[in-house]
Order: sequence, then C-alpha cells, then structure tokens
Amino acid sequence: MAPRSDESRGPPRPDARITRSRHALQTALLDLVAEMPFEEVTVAAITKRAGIGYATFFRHYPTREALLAEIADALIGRLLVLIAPLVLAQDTAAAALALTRFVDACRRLCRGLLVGAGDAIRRDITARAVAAAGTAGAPMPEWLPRDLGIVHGVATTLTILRWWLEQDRPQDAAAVADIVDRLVFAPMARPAGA
Amino acid sequence: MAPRSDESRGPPRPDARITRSRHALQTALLDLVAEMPFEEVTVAAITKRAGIGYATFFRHYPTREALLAEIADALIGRLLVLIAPLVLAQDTAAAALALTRFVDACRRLCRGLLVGAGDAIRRDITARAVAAAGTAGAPMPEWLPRDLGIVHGVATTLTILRWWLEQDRPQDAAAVADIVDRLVFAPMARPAGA
Amino acid sequence: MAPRSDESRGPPRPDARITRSRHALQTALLDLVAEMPFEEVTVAAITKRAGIGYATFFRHYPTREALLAEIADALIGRLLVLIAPLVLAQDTAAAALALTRFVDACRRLCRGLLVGAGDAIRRDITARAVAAAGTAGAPMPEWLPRDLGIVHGVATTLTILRWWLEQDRPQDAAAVADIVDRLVFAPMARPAGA
Amino acid sequence: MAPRSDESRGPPRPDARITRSRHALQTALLDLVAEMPFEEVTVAAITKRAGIGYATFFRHYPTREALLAEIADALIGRLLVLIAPLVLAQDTAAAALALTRFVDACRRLCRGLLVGAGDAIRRDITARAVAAAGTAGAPMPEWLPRDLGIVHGVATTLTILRWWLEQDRPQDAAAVADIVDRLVFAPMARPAGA
DNA sequence: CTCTAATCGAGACGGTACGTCGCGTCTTACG
DNA sequence: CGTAAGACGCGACGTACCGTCTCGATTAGAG
Repeated sequence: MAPRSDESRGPPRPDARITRSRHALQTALLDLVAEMPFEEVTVAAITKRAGIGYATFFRHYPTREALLAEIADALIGRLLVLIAPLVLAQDTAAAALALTRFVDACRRLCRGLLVGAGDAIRRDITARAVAAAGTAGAPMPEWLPRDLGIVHGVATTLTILRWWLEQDRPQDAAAVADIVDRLVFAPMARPAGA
Repeated sequence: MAPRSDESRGPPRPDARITRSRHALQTALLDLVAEMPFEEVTVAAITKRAGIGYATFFRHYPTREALLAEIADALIGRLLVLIAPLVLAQDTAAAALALTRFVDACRRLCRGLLVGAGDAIRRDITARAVAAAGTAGAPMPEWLPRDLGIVHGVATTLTILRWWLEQDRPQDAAAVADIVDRLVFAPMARPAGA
Repeated sequence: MAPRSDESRGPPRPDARITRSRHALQTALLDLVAEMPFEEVTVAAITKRAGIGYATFFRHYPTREALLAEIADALIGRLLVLIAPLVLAQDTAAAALALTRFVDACRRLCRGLLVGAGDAIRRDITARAVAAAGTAGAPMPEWLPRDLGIVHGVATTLTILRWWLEQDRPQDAAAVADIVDRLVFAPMARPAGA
Repeated sequence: MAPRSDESRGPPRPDARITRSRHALQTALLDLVAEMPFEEVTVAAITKRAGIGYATFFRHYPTREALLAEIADALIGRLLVLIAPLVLAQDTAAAALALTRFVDACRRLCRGLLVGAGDAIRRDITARAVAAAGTAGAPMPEWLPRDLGIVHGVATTLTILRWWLEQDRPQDAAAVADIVDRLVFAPMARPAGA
C-alpha cells in the first residue's frame, strides 16, 4: 500500500480534484486581495469564496502565505523569462520597458499583489524575486556587493511599480520604464569611477 | 508672577504618571523588538515587561503600531535635523555620510526597527519618514515626480540600511554612505539629459 | 488631636459638602434607574449625572448597592411607620390599602426600584424589608414558621406590587389592596384548621 | 426502513462532539453553582471545570445565563409533567405534595439553582416557570388577573422552596407541601366571596 | 476673618472578565 | 473508507468596569 507515495516525488499524479481545488483557492485569493489587504484576508474567507471546505485549505497549503507564494512565483517566473535575456545583454532600457509592459498587461493582478496588500506580502514577493534574480547571473560593479545589489534592485523596482499602480491617472509604461532605468538599472551599471 | 501661567497653553499638565507609563512602554517595546520580530510582540508582553497593567496600554496607544510610530517619529525627527541642511545644500555625499553615521551610532535601536521587525513596521517607518521628508523641501529633477522621488528615496535608503545592519561583519559607515550616495542620492540629482 | 473622632458617633458634623454630594448621588441613581436596569448603571454614569468626581462616589458608598440600600431604607422606613400599627391591630385590609396607596403616591420611585431594576436590587430591597418587618412584631399562626412568614409576606407583596407597577393601564389602589389582602395577609392570618 | 429518517426534521445532526461539550458545560456549571453564587461563576471557571476551551463556550451559549436557562428548562419541564395534571384536577394538596417531593428528590440541584445563586438567576428561572405554567391551563378565580396569578404562584412557590432548601434541618416534604398549599394554592382557588 | 484641614474634581492606574476572531488540528458523519 | 464539513483548543485582541490612588484646587467651619 502506498496511499501517499507521491509526497516524496515531484508532481507525479496531478489528480484532477487537487488541481481544481488549488486553482479555486488561487482564484479566490486573487479576488479577495483585489478587495482588501492581504493581511485581512482570512482562510475562512478564501475557502468560502472558493466554495471549498475550510480544512481542505490546509491540505493544499500550510498557510495563506504559501498560497500567495505559489501565485507570486508563477508571475515572477513568467516575468523573468522576458527580462533575464535583456539584463544579461546589458540592455537596461529594454529590460525596464519589458518589465513595465508586462506589469501593465496584468495590471489588476499586480495591483492586488503590490498595492492593496500589506508589506508582509510585499516582503514575500520581494524575497522570491530576489531568489529568482540571484539565479540569473546579472553583472554587478565591484563597489556594489552582489547580495545588496539584488535586494536593492528588486525592492526599488517594486517600490516604483507600486507607486505607478496606485496612481489615479497612471502614466505611460515607457515613461515609467525610463524612471526605472534611471533610478535602478543605470546606477547599478555605473562603474566605480563615475 | 503667576505660579501656573502655563495653564492656558497647549499641554498644561503632563501628569507625571502618564509620562512614566508611556516611557515604560516605549522602553519595553524596544527591548522586546531587539529580541523578536515586532509582529510577534504581544501587548501583554509589552505591558508585562513595562510593569504596567494590560488595559493601561490602550489608554495611551490604540495599537502596538501607534506605540512604535511614536518611537520611530522621535528617531526620524532627530535624523532629519542632521541631514536636512545637507540635502538642501545638495551635498549628497555629506548627507549620506551623516545618515550612516547616525544609524551606526544607534545601531541597536535601528536594528530593532529595521531588521528584526516585520514589514508592517517597516512600512510604518517608511510612511513616517516619507511624511517627514516631504516637509523638508528637497530639490527634485523634472523627470522624477516629486511624490515618487520621496517614496523611492526613503524606501531605497531603508533597504540599504537594513542590508547593512543585518550583516554579520558590518562594513564601515563611510563605505555604506558611498553606496547610498551612488544608488540613491546621486541618481535622483542627475538632470534629464544625463 | 482627633481629626476623625466623629466616625464612631452618629452624624456629628454633617458637613454641607457631604450632604450635597450624597444627595446628588441618590438623585442621580434614581434618575438612571428609571431609565435602565440597576445592574447596568455604572458608577461612572452615576457620578457623571450627579456632576461629581468619580472617586468621590467611593468616599461615600463602598458600592453601588450601598447607595441603593440607603435609598430603599428610607423608603421602607416611611412605609413601615404607616402600616405597622395596622398590622399589629390585625386590620389586614386597612394595612393593604395603606400599602398600595403609599406606593401609588410615589409611583415613579417605586417603579424604578421594583420594575426597571434587576433582581439583585429587588433582593436587597426584600432583605431590608424583611429585616424591618422582623422588628415589627407581627402575629403569626402556629403552622407558619416565623422566618418563612416574614420572607413570604414581603416577597409576595413585592411581586404583586411589581406586577401592578408594570401594568400599562394600572388598576385602582383599592383593587390591588384587595388582591394583596386575599393573596398575602389573609392566608397568613388563617388558623391551622382552616 | 430508512436508517436516518429523522434527518429532515428539527435537529438533523446532533454531532457527538456538540452533545459532549454541552453536557460538560452543564455539569460544570451545576458543580460550580453548588459552591458559589451563580453571579460569581465566570465563563473561564466553567470551561476550565468542563475541560473545554474558553471560546468554545460561546459557540454553544451566548451568555452564562443561556446555559443556565437550558438547565432550568429541563428541570421545569420534568416538574410540569408531574404536577400539571393535578393542578388541572384542582387537587391542590396533591399538587403541592408532588412538587415538594420532586424538589426533595433533586435537592442538591434545586439548592444550587435557588439558594446559592443570586436573584438574577432566580428571575430567569421564574420567568421560564411562568412561561411553562402559562401553557398549562390552570383555572383562576375572577378577582385574580390571570397573568398576576401565574407570576404570583410561581414566585411565591419559589420563595417558599428556597426558604425550605436553605434550612439547616429541613422539614418533611409533606409539611412544606401543606404550607405551600395554604399560602399559595388554596388562596388562589378561593372564590370571590370568601 | 482668617487659617487649616476635610472634601472635592479629575482621571490615571492595576486588575479581572468579557466576548470576538483567526489559526491550524482533529473528529465526525456521510457519500 | 476516504473526504468535506466544521467543532475544537488555543491565544491575542480590545473593551468595560471596578475600586484604589495621587494630584491640586476649593471651601467649610473653628479659632
């Protein structure tokens, strides 16, 4: 008997029910985050919105944060695919533009994650972005410690994006890309003697 | 000469008991924040450490966050006195150095506020710093919206400071000041055509 | 020196301020009891209504109940003066009539004490009435233990009065007196063989 | 034959846990009321004695009083089954005797409810007994308003029972039944001209 | 007609109980 | 016999009120 032999392997049996439940929970959380700060979203609210039993939540995610992480990871993964090559190619302007366009495209979702939510969630997103950014081997000037560079780059970018997304009359993606480039990418690319 | 000529002005009677309680609470919170994340510090723990009745806490502060805000405000106020003149004089290098030296001087307190604590607290500190920075009339290039400039400057600086303070073998204040200047102050001072 | 030598004697020095405070408290309590159950009347509400400092309350009465007791005692004392002679003269009908007329005369006060108030207050009133009734040497048939007779008589009378006072369209005092006589006084006067 | 044919009626799923918790709470309250006045019994004390979480109390009863009411209702229900037929048959003596014997049989419980407890609880019990008595169609003389008759009968009986139960050397049930009959039942049965 | 001390208002304080909320676990009853 | 529903223990929250206390500021009444 091996009722749970799959727990040590990756995703061997993507049981349709499991997929459905997880998806319903993700959708429900996104809905709710669009209405209220993440910290005020309770597990009960998520499960109710998802039409799922309360305890079922914990069968899929140990905490609310874990559910959020899954959503954020997917988003960040999609983003990195777009901008990592540009960053490696040192084309900071193009990278910034790709970034802002991507965010603009899924404006509502990003708004939910960055604006409405509290900082706890933002910290989580940042941490995942940092981890992801660390894997991509971005070049770094010698005066800037690598770990600080990554943290700074991610946190600063998120700050700007958040400012952008909570604007009443949002600016053009290109204009924001320019700001990002000036404030984040360019300074980090500047050599020591500048 | 009237013995109580101040009774018609603003804070007529600061009642020694109130002062004592508030101070005890502030000290207690700082102690605790040095030991554990702010979010895990309960009101009961604060009042117990302060030797004060539980309900008394709420007579002074509506929430833990409010108590924290008072502490942070005082600290930020002291800091602004130091660096505001340098910022206005456009001497970004000196401002950065004054900043890092100030933080270095009250390293333990700043660590408690920036490193150990969760992001909720950091958000609060940021917000207050932003409000304070807004009053000081820092110059801003035309390509950078004023409100974004302030938010960005404060949040970025805090990120760097946090990175610094959680280092195992912390760097020299001057070195960090250089990084702050390169990553934050200088880019914000750069004109449009650069 | 004998600054408080008067505490063993009766009321040697009825300092005008003391009298005023006590009276204000009594009036305030009666006002409030007319509006809400006694159990919901807080000390703060009493003192506020009386225009008196919070702590001053406790300078005069150890508890709310003590204040109430003083009021009830005075009322019961006045009542006993009226009906005790009639009870001793075995004229139960006249006693009942005197009782209901007395209550009718200070209807509002009695309502406050008996209807609006919770049972805690009623218990207190009963106990005081019992104590007072015990002093008056009412005759009692041999089948009825004296202590039960007193408790029963008082509690039953109060029950009927309470019913009377909370009627929307109250009956005539004489009619109620008849009921009291039939339900309380007469049965208690009946000899064993009846 | 349907195994769970009752699932469509009133209490479809009595969930063993609920039954267990409620019973534990009832038992705990009875224990405590036997030791101290009901008003001094805190919810924390009840739940601790019952071995149940504090908050769980409120999942079952909105207040302490509600828990008490459930206990009292059950007791009164059992009592009414016994004496209602006798009352309707106008056999007041038998009714009184059945009453006192019933109380004697569950002396400890009745003591807890009537003697130790404060008046607030007694008021509650009275009210429930009144409501129950109102359903049983007891006859009433024309000079005695029905509602007063019920209130009076119940309150007076409880007064006598309370006196009985708090006696050090309690009397015989028959003797008390005689008193109850003379003081309560008989007077209420007497016609107008008596 | 002072002077002295009792009384006052104001309200901060420690403490206790309340009732609520949310988490994460664990039992239950049902399909 | 597995799974969804939801009862449960736990623990923090913020509120309310109690009765005590510490302040000065009156103010009554004795000398």
